[in-house]
This record gives sequence, C-alpha cells and structure tokens, in this order.
Amino acid sequence: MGFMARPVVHTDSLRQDLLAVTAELVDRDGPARVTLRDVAAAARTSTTAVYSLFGGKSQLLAAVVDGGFQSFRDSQMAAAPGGLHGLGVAYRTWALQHQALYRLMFGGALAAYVDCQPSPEAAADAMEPLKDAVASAQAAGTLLQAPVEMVAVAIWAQVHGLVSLELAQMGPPEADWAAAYTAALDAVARGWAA
Amino acid sequence: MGFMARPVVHTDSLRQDLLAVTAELVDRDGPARVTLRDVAAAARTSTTAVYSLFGGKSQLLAAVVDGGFQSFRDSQMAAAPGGLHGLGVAYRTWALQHQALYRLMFGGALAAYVDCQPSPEAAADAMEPLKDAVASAQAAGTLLQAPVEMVAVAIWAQVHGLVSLELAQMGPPEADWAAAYTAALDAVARGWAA
DNA sequence: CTTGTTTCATAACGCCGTTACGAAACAAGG
DNA sequence: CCTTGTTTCGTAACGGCGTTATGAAACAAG
Repeated sequence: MGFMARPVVHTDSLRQDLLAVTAELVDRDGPARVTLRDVAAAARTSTTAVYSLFGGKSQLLAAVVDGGFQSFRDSQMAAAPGGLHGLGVAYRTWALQHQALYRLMFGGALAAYVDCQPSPEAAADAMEPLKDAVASAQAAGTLLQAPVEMVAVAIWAQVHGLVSLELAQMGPPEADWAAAYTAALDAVARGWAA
Repeated sequence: MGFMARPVVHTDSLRQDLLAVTAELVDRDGPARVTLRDVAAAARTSTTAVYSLFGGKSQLLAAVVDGGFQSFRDSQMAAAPGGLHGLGVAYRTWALQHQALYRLMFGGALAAYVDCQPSPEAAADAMEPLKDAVASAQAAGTLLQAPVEMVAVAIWAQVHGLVSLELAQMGPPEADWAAAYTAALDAVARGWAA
C-alpha cells in the first residue's frame, strides 16, 4: 500500500503560471475571447488544472481580477506621496496601461457576464491610499470635514467614471480626455475644499 | 410563377416583441444568462427570427442597449426642468430602476464581453439634456466658463461612477450611497461654480 | 514484479451561437 | 382543382465552449 503515488503537477507554481497566462490572454484578446482550452494550452497543461487549482473559469478570472486590484493598489501606494492629485493621475495612468484588466475588474462585475467579482477586501485595500490621503488633507485643513469614506468614494467615482467612459469610448468622439481628466481633478479639489 | 409566397412572419412587430422579451429576460436573469433559444421561445418563434431581424445575438443586445439609451434620454428630458441637480437625481433613479439594463449598457461595453456597443448617436443623444443644462447654467452665470462638452462629460462621469460603483457593490459594504450621491452632487456644484 | 493508491490528461456531455437544409405556405397557370 | 414555382421560416446539424467522468499514468510498498 503506497501512500503517495503519482507526483503532483498541479502545484502552486502552476497556479501562478495559469494566473499569468490568463492575464496575458485577457490583455491580448479581451476577456470574452479567453477560453479554458487556450489557457491550458498556453500553460502546457490541461483544463483539469484550472478545476483542481481554482474550481472553474469564474474563480480563475476572479483571481486574475484580484491580482489586478493588488497591482492597482501598489501603483496607488507608490503615488501616495503626490497627494490627492498624484493619486488621481496615477489612477488613469494605471488604467490606460492595463486597459483589458481594468475592463474586466470593473466592467465584468458591472455587467455580471461572469461572476468574477473581486473579493471585497481587495477592492477595499485598493481604496485605502485614497482614504489616507483624504484623511491627511482633512487633518491639514485643506479638505472639507465630512465622513472620510464618503469623500473618498465620491472622488474614486469621479476618476473611475471618467476612465470608464474613456475606455468605453462614450462621450464626444473627439474628446480630449486628458484635458477633461485634469479639469475634473481640479473641480474635485475645489468642490471638496474646506 | 408566383411572386410572393409564404406569408411573412418575421415582421417589424415580431422585431419589437423580440426586443421587449430580450429586455425582460436581461432584467430578470442578467445579460449572461440570456440565450437565443430562450428569447425565441418566449417570443413564440425560432432563433432564425433573431438572425433575419437583427443579424445575431450581438446586434439584438445592441438594439436592447440602444432602446435603453432612448428610455434613459427620455427620463433625462423629463427631468430637465429640474436643472443640473434634477438631472443628477433622475440619473440615479433611472439606473436603480433599470439595474440590469444599466449594467448591460455600460458594463457590457466596458468589459467587451459582447460587442454590444451602443450606436454613438444614442449615447450622444442621451447626454444632450445634460449639455443643455450646462450651457444654460453658464449663460446664467452660475457655472464656470469652460468647454460645454468637457464640463458635461465630467459631471456625467461623476454620477455614472457613483452609480457604477454602487451597482457593482464596490466600496464600503455599509455605504450610504444615497448620502454619498447627494454629497457628490453638491461637491460638483461647488467645484464647477463660476 | 505485482499490487495499491493517488493524480491528471483524454474523452464525453450538455448547452450555446450559428448555419444549412428541407418542409410549409401561398400565387399563378393549366 | 391540382400542379408548379417561389419565397419563407422552423428544424436539425455543426463546431466550440465550460464542465465532468473515466481510465491510464506514475510512483511507494510488499
């Protein structure tokens, strides 16, 4: 009676390979055209690996989304010294550099095409640098005294809304999104000023 | 040699039936779970009708989205007398009353899960009441003098971003979205004031 | 080398969007 | 009235998807 048998190949290293490969395919072909067979082939394994390591396509995409939120949070933390303005600029920069991922992170959850909602903690963690900046500005007396979460979510919604419309190509076709973005950041600064 | 043969059943009336049925299914089950077979069965026809009347599932969903934008524009026009604040309130009201449709209209285009992008004119028409209100406020001297389209798209992005985050259930779990929404509307008014 | 046990790749299943085919439904001509 | 011709659409087949079941592969122990 043997205890262990066939050597394990569905290891955590393969798990991260699958994550990377999936993120790459999402970025190249868009979320809709990513199939488990392609993912498995690109990672030199079979579709079974996705099921033994993630549970299914939904969970795989959800994990990719979570990774996206972590990357996004890192970029926000790196931009934190720049204050609210720096965070806003970094937000759009990251989104434009990871368009397909951003679409999946927010559009996927919105459209509910796949139940690939991020773990709530991932989204909350990504918002923390913004909340800190809001609290700092309030402490410095430059920002209106209002519940931190409310101000933060409103500012987040402003930048997310602009990036979202820009990526969805809504709004006027010849829109100068960069100009609109900076103008909106200024308006936010004035609107929430103490 | 007969000219006309079998009576035509794939008429424009059936076309609108399909639109209504699809919108209903989208609203009940979400866009992901809508299948052509279900749509055809609910409209008492076959899937062929979708192809002869729309061209395929993508165009059917795109038509539903266009109808959504028309309905949304009507609601905005009805709220136009209320000025910018009235438009903002009506925006969220409509979105909450047509959640699945709103998700499809904006999330679908964002995630690119289906190429169901609205016709650019439909989205542009829906923004016209807002642009008019911006122009009026500028003429009245209560709003900052800046390109109308830029101000309008920024304001739209603010309300869209908040509604989008609320529907995607992002942000703090016990958030008071109504309060955040009105606070954001006030901040917008201050930020873009003349 | 055989046995036993675990692990994963292959193949099958059901459902989807899409398309090809043939029956259905009528106008005209004998 | 029946046959012919023409147009139209419902049915059935096809390829591809996510998912699942099955059996071969790969080793430890006896």
